[in-house]
Amino acid sequence: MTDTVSKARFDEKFEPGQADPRWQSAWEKARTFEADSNSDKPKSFVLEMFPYPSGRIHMGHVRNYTMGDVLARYKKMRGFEVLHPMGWDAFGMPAENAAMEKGVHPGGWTRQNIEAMKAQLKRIGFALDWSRELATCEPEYYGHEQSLFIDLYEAGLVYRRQATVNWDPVDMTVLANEQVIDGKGWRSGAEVEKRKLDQWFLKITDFADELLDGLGSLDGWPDKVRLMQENWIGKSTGLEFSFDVSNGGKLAVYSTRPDTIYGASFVAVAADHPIAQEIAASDAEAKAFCEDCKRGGTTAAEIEAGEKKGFKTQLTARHPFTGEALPVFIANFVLMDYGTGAVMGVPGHDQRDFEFATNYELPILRVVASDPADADKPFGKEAEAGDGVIVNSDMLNGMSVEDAKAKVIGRAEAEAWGNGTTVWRLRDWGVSRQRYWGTPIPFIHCDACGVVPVPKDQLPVVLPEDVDFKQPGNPLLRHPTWKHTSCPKCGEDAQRETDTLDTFVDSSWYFLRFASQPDDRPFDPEEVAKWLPVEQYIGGIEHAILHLLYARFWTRALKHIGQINFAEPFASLFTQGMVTHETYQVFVPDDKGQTTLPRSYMVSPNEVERRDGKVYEIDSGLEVEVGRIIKMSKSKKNVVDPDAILEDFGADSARWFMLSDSPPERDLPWSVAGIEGCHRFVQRVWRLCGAVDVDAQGENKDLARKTHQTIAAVAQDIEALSFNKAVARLYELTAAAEKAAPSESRNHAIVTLLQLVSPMIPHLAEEAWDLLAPALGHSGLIADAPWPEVDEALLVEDEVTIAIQHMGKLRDTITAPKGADKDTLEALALSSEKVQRSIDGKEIRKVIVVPDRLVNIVA
RNA sequence: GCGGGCGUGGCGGAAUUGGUAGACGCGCUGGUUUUAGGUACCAGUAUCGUAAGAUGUGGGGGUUCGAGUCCCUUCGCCCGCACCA
Repeated sequence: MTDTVSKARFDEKFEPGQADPRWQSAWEKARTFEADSNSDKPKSFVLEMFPYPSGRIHMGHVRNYTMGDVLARYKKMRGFEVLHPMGWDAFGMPAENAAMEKGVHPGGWTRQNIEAMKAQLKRIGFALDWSRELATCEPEYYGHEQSLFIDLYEAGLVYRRQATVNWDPVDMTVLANEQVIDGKGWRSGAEVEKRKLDQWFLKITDFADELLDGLGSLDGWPDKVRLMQENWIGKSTGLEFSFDVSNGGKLAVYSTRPDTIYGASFVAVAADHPIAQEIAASDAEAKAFCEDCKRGGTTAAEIEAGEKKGFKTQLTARHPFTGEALPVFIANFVLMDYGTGAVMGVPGHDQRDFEFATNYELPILRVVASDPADADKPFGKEAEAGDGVIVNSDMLNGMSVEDAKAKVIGRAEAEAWGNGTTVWRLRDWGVSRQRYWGTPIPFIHCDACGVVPVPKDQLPVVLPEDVDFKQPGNPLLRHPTWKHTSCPKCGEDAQRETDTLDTFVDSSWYFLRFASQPDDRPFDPEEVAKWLPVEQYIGGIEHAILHLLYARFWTRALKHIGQINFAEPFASLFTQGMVTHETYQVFVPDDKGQTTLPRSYMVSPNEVERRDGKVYEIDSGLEVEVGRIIKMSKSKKNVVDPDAILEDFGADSARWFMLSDSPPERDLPWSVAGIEGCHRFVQRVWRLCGAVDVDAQGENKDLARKTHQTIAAVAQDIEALSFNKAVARLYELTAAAEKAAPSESRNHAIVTLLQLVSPMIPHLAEEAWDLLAPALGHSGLIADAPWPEVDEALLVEDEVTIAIQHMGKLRDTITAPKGADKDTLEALALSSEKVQRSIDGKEIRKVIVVPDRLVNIVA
């Protein structure tokens, strides 16, 4: 190192407190990470799920955004024009809760949180294009959402209907199912009522088939997520048909096993089925049973482990083939909102029906057997739902299950008493929320004209600011003026819709708005086409179904109405693991010095210290029991605040920790020792940079080879998102460079290392790159530097280590030239003394040679 | 109950198509530098054994010249859905 000033700087410690803000503002000033839609470079859109502005960044965010950041920076180095934006999923309940609890305005609370969290993200040095920042709570965003909603309405994909909701009579609001605990509102504790309200729906079921089929094209998605969506969509095919009922009416049922129709021995309807309701109206016992079923819906059923119970009605249903009169039951295990709300009971071949038939002593008939000879084989303790051959079924006898299904459906259709049908588990998406802090649904109710969309030139429909949260209920509904307006069609007095949209709507198209942000429309299709689909989407597994399914639906819906030309928004999806931490529990000794279980409390990581392999609470000096490593949560007191870590160790150490050790899809246990180790590594790279010596001469082939192998391997690892492996390789190169004597190869190894670590620890990389510039002759930011070139010739070793086995057991290793032929390797192997000792004169029957790998002697 | 995933040192985890198990990190042990602590550096660290060697990827079995990897079986843990006809 000729530049003594720089040399001296590397002798001192790397100071993130100074370096981090310096480079963060250098990137900002140079607009290093602003994406140019008009660039000629190939495009890459790297996106992490945008956060809800709860107030503080947590470690999960840090991990999520660090992964995306490394990929974004890497892609930039590889010559891509990268779009890596950040925004805020800013509508939602917590803001209204804060308003009620603290008397603040949801908007003020949210915007303050955004500012605080933005500052935190900036301190971590993420390569984000802040010029495209958006918050879903701003009219500049939700106004365009209103416009898209109207487009979908006009395309027939939005409709209103009455739907049953969970109504909290105290808070005067609708509750999500998750907010109903033991039949009571989670906040008010009041008994929740079922109410029928007019609600807005999106026709996601129109796309059920497409959304299911589309999963097959999503190669870049985890199988787990695809499977979860498949189950959620829940396609099944079968026969829907009607029984003639003894009261002269018809009763429609749905079955996926029409092949077993000859095995039907009863018919069962749900407790809220019209037939059940009708009977309940005149029969007190039936009424009591139905109400019991409803109450038992959630908790009681679980307690009773799903015991199948029924109420036998006076009705019978006529079997379409045999003419037999089957008893009709009201049963607790039949659901009204699936299929037709009624089933034919085939006890032999359906486990629920089997249990029910056992309870009520109904016939259990065999109509499927593994072999025709087993036609009269009795059943064991459970139903046989598997495949086989049809028996005891008249015209179906001897057929396979598949053929019999087709035959029965064919006959039902020919004789016009039933139809082959597809039934979906997926329901239309209810998007109405009776809340303030969300996107106003842009419609107007007119007595004369009905429901009328707000004309687009009157968008956005802006939320009123002057609202109060002192009373329960929807502030929009009781606002003195906001809802009063005139009808766009007839001009008469009319009322605004006071429901707001589910916040999942906000997150169903934000990636389009990131790509293109015109003022006058939601996005520019041509600009969107340049960036979309998102090349890599990263987020938590908790969004596997809802967010990811809704975003897929919304994208398909926009394609359907011709606004975009692609169907799937996210080409690749990665679901990262959680950040976890040990838990600490202190057991308080009683007067006699005994510890008793109930007297215990949790303590946080910064309240404990380690001494002699044990853990103690600092304040009390009591020994702490180290509990399970679980997700960081306030209630378990095992949260580590990113700000404190940034303060103590700087952004680079924290980033390095997030990438080290655990594979990104698994949980990452946070530990003090771990972050300290990362900090040591950062300092180690810093010191190593001081070893650059421009006067050094000569080549170190081994180190050069290691350098080029590392370039190739780290690139591969980053592209596979295997950051933990990339980190391991960088440690290896660091160690190799440290050990090597000064040479040109070593200088190259060091500067290459700096480039390779720059996506991960960018502040140190910039600082060192800058200091080395005069000596090495480069210029500019390392963030703008290209990924190092690989010399393919150096990837190949010229000597390899060959394992020598005898009967598959390792006996010796030898060094041989790369590509040595089989005879040479065999001869080398047999010349090994250890191998000869192992063979001990036995006859050699066979020698297996795997070139460049091993020799196995069979003797 | 159904569906999916995972079991490798004290810990997190590596390991192309089956081909040297334990890379890399943490921790730990011993040593060097330092007035001390910390830092840094060197050596060691799967198990048993003084060694030669043997054993070893949750357990059992199989295929193979060769199995962490493939097959069967069994145990344990985690996640998702939950009476979906």
